Amino acid sequence: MLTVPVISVFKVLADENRSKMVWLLGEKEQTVGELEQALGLSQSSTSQHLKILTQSGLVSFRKYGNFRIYALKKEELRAAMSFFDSLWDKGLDRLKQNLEKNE
Amino acid sequence: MLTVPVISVFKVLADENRSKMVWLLGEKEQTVGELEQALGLSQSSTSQHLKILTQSGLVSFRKYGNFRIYALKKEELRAAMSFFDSLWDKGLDRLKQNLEKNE
DNA sequence: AATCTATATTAATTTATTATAATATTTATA
DNA sequence: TATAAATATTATAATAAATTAATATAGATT
Repeated sequence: MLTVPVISVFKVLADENRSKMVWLLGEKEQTVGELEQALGLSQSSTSQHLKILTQSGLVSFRKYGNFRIYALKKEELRAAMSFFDSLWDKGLDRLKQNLEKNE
Repeated sequence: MLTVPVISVFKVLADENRSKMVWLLGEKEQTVGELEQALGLSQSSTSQHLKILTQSGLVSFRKYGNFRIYALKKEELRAAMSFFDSLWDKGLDRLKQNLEKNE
């Protein structure tokens, strides 16, 4: 079951560093240090952003030694991104047309 | 062609009043006064939010007398919402093929 | 145990965003 | 043309969010 409070996800993603983190984590899971490097942020700031991302339910982490390896929870992100879908999903026919259009 | 700077759309939608406006406009186009009523905002605040939405490319308006009728640009919103799709679309080609085959 | 490494937390400062109040603009109408 | 209605704009005050700097913790290494 999905439990992300969807509206607030936009607030979480509103920060460019956080949306970049999500993007990077979409490629592969990463440690705090790796994200810090990739984004050119301070350790503290990186950590604070990761806390917000974790609390929002969009990412998770596991421990490995004294590292933390963060990962994107894709299904949660996907649920958030489909929040407005009812506005254009009048049915599967439409989906099919769209797939064709986006060729 | 779509021209929304996608990342910043999350910032636009981060404000709850604006995401509600988008939602309401998804149902049907509305005047400033109607949105003002529906959201219980002041005239000024409503107008300022609509300016941000318009500048982001997510909504448009047309004039009708001294009214302005705002409308959601669904395709733009949709493009923004599909920003992360590549993260889970590995099977999309396959889905598309199936839809075509089952015609 | 002492120390080092990776990360977290807290407090203070800076910066950005939102709401409010006042005024301006545009169009309609008497 | 004077006034009213709908909306926009601008300045300012209030609030929230991000960054920085300092300190703390947890696990690893000596």
